[in-house]
Amino acid sequence: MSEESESRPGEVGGEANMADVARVAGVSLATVSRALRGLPGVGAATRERVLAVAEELAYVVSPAASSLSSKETGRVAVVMPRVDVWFYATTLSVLERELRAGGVDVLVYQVDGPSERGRFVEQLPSRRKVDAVVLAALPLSSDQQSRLGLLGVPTVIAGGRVLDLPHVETDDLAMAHAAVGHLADLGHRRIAMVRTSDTDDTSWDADVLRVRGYRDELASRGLPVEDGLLVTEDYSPHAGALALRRLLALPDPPTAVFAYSDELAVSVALEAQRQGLAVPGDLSVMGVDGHPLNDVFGLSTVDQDVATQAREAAAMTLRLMRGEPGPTAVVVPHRLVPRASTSAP
Amino acid sequence: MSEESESRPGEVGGEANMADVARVAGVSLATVSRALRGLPGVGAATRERVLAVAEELAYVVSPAASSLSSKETGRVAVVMPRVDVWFYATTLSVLERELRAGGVDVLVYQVDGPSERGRFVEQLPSRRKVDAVVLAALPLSSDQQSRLGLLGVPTVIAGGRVLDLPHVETDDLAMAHAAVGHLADLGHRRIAMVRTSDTDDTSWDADVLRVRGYRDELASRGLPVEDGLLVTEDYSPHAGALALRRLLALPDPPTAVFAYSDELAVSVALEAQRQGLAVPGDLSVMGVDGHPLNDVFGLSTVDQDVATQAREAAAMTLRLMRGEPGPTAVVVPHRLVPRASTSAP
DNA sequence: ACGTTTTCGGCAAACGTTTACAAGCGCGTA
DNA sequence: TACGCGCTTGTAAACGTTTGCCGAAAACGT
Repeated sequence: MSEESESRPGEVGGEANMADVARVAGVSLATVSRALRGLPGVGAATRERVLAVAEELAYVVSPAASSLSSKETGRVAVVMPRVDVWFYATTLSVLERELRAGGVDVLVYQVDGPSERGRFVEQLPSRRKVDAVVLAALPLSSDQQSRLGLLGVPTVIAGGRVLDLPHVETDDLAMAHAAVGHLADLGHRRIAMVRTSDTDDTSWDADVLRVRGYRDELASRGLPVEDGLLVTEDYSPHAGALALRRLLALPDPPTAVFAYSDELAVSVALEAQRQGLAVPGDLSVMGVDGHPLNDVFGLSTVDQDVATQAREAAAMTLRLMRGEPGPTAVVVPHRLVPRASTSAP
Repeated sequence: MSEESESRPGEVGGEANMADVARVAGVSLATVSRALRGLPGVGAATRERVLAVAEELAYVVSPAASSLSSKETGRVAVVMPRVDVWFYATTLSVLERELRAGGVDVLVYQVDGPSERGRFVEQLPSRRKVDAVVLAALPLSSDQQSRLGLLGVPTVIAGGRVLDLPHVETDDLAMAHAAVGHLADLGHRRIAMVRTSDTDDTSWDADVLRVRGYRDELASRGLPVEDGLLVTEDYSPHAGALALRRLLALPDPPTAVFAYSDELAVSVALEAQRQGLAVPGDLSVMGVDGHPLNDVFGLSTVDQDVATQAREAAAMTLRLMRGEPGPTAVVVPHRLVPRASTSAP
């Protein structure tokens, strides 16, 4: 007949415990825990009652206590250079939706540039805080990669490949082949490539592969592979414009440009128009990525289907967390999407 | 002389706990806890030793245990309709950086549209998981707002105002005045406004205010406020193009367009050029937001300084979490940025 | 009616911290 | 020399779950 038995449950102020629920429902802690999580071993009627009481008391489990006991956090870390760039924003968006649908919360970490990256793998701020980690297009040196093992949780690479970690990627080499092939098929012979410089020590796979694909495709068709036709600018919103001016200054300028990304391609195309060149009449421009604004600009591209990559990565992450079997290496197909920015020279 | 005393510490496999550190350092748990967190009451030599041992054992505290005991999570939730749109991506980017610099991790929740929003406030998935919540430009009905109280943690509104919750905002009314005023100052008399429709039941403040500012400014200058000059399209990448076509079909088309956002403005300007109109020669176009690509496009705008808003919101959040005093209502100033897309008619 | 299997539910021991409180120690002062 | 004070350190009680184990009751077969 303790006088507290009535006072606590009705309270609005203090958060209710599992103990409160147990007391009110007239069962033990263990039963409440099992009932709430839908575990077997609880009678239908009992479960009903427990759920009702929990609802009434507006009870929610303490994640801290729960994960202390169960050793699961219900969280996943998503690590990317930044979130305010189309590619990453899209990846994060899809990852968040899919992972949360899978019942886990998403922790974001922006890790930009070599020094932050160094600090990140050094300190591993997500250590012990998550059940899995998704690394989105993060170039890592091999010793950094091995340090990731310290995280002690499944790690998935989205958009790239690292060691033998589970990963989802596209075939960047093939994408470059497809893009340059498209231009060549249209009849172009002098095809330039425009890229932005790595701010990075680590060479970024996609970059290397797209350049190689560009060269290989030209070579395999017997088209000129000149150093002057491959221009690199520092990363900026005007990079494309600067690059195009350099190309136009060549004695024998190209009739088509393959840009490393759609954003770069748009910048090139805008500058071309500003210089009085018609696109695609005087200059064909081709991007890579699948940026949603391409449709507005009419930019031809090779779509790498970022959303699907992210979706696959999320699924793989959830599987690994749960110890379920499934593929740990997925290649998402790309799609050549010709639009109004490319035509015969 | 237990035989275990040597075995555990050297292990690479199992994670070390605080007890391990204490044992190796030859001190008590309490001392380790205090030493690691830099609390006073620990001798310099002892602290040194504890830190060294912790380092050597690669020890990291268990956040679960820590927060179970301390009732702090070290996490903040950022809630926004989506992360793959410039405004939100930028906000999130800055929030993440600032909050993490403040020592807390960031949990993202995308809550798009009325139904998801309803579910979110109903279930409050972040309940008990975070020390504070940042709501970024999320329209909420008043009963939804009051339910937020159940979170039991400080809640900050970034980019908008809700009840009397702490908030950071811009003066949308003044921004619209500034934009329309700029066009009027240039000599335009027929000034249109283009906006996209709310997918939402709740009327979004910024939207209402920008429209009102547009009307008021015209009225105060004695310029025509015609219904036909305010066009609304469904949200899509082509919304601006569609809107412009409708405006050009008017018997007396406008010479200037004020768009609800920069993205919309670009779409309008591109369509104008496609229709053979020179920008700004035949049509001036003005946006609002401060999109980074404006510089590339040469789009005039009223910059609402999203980064500063987010920075202020982060600072306010950290203050509230720590119970520190400070302003709980901040208005971030905007800036008129004329570029090449506006000129005399 | 009785033994045997199932089902249901309780007890209690972790999980790894934080923190109030108490204890020990060395030192300066009366 | 005894006393009190400040500083450092230890003890132990929470914090709120999960889960292995065990008993009781119910359902079943013969």
